[in-house]
Amino acid sequence: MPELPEAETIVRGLRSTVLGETVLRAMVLRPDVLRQPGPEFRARVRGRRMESVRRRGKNIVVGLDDGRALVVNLGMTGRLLPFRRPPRGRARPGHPAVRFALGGGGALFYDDVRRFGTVEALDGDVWEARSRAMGPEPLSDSFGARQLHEACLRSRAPIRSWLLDQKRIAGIGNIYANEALFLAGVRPTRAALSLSADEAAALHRSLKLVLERAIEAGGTTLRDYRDATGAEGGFGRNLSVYGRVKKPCRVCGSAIERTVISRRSAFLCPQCQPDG
DNA sequence: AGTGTATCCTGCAGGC
DNA sequence: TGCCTGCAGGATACAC
Repeated sequence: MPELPEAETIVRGLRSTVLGETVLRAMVLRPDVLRQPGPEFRARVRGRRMESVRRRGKNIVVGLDDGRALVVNLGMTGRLLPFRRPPRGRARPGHPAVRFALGGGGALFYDDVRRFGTVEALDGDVWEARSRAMGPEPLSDSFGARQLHEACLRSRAPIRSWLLDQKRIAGIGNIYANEALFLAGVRPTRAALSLSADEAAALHRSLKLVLERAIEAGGTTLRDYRDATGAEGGFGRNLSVYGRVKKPCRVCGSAIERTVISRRSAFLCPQCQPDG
């Protein structure tokens, strides 16, 4: 998806558009994006005011006025698109899955080409329990370098796979895992427990840096991602390795290589990210 | 217990 | 042009 910086950008956009609005009703066009019966979902959001918009990892969490939460995970191609007036013609989303009619006459669409994303209306305690099962927020002060190193020591998994596990750190996806590993000079195939304390500290710094810079740029658009205003993210031009196979490393000029870890692409500079 | 694999779904790019 | 293969910001139910 949309990883942490993209979710954060969308949350900020939703705060200035739909925050405080009331959901008149929800129309479920593609029930497979829900994880509960359609009638239950519709009943839980009907008439509710949206009191807060937050992010947890890659999840967008809209707090409702009865203590429940509307939780959206964008999967690979999900979008949350607010409109002041019901869109007509070309402005209409291409793959609408859920449409929320809003009190002010506007609408909020959940649009998703591949429908790997999910939309749920959860009791507050259910959401809290799920949130507690996720790892720390990488941009919070509670995420420390020493803690990262100690957690790594408990796993033989390749560090790239380790970073994608939401139970370990919340919000890291394939783009920023690869980018942070490049900045830290750590090869993505390295076993997590092989990282030295210095390497873990470098990775800790790199994760924060790349996520902060990506948020500043409004996220990364490869193809599908758009923010709440429909705009693309600007971080793509800052990518060091992701999607840059055979292109020169921006640091040393070596050709960037692509390999596969757990059926997903990993990108690396053979010079800047040495083996072992 | 912890890891890797296969699967969900659609669209697009590249090769022939 | 058209067909075919592979690939894509993710998560999860399985099998070892």
